[in-house]
Amino acid sequence: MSHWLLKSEPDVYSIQDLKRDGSTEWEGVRNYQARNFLRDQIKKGDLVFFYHSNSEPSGIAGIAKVVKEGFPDASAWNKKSPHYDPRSSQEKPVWYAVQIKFIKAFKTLIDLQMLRSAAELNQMGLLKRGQRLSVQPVRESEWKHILKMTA
DNA sequence: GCCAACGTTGGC
DNA sequence: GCCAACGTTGGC
Repeated sequence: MSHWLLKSEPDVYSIQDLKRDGSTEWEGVRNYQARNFLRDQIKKGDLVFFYHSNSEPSGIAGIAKVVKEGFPDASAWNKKSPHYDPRSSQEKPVWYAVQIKFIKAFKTLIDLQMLRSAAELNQMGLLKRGQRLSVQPVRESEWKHILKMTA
């Protein structure tokens, strides 16, 4: 099993929204590197950190589980969607999504400052300057360390 | 709201 | 294929 980190702006969709909905399609990713993770590497049963970006503060807000792996992102061929992309079609999809379900919301968010202060996490893409990928792999050791920080 | 970093677009 | 211009991300 692999671990991942998914970024969302809580103003748009937060961990509380996921708790309310139970599960959701993680769609709208329009970056090829992130697309490749969604399409090729994220598997059913994988666990993901749900990260709140562009937030006060930003940080890891909870955990979700992948319940359906890589499938074509239908929002790409929905003209009314803000993520509409005419290059993608049902016959030749360009973008992919996964479905995730709510597992837990942390009592207190693990904010960026806390993450940065942990030497064990300094290899995380999330903490690297200029790293903007909205879907990132998380190493096993990092996953465990972050879980300890929630205790 | 600012702006650095990065990805994409399009003229040449 | 280069690269300037532009748009987006996301911390601060």
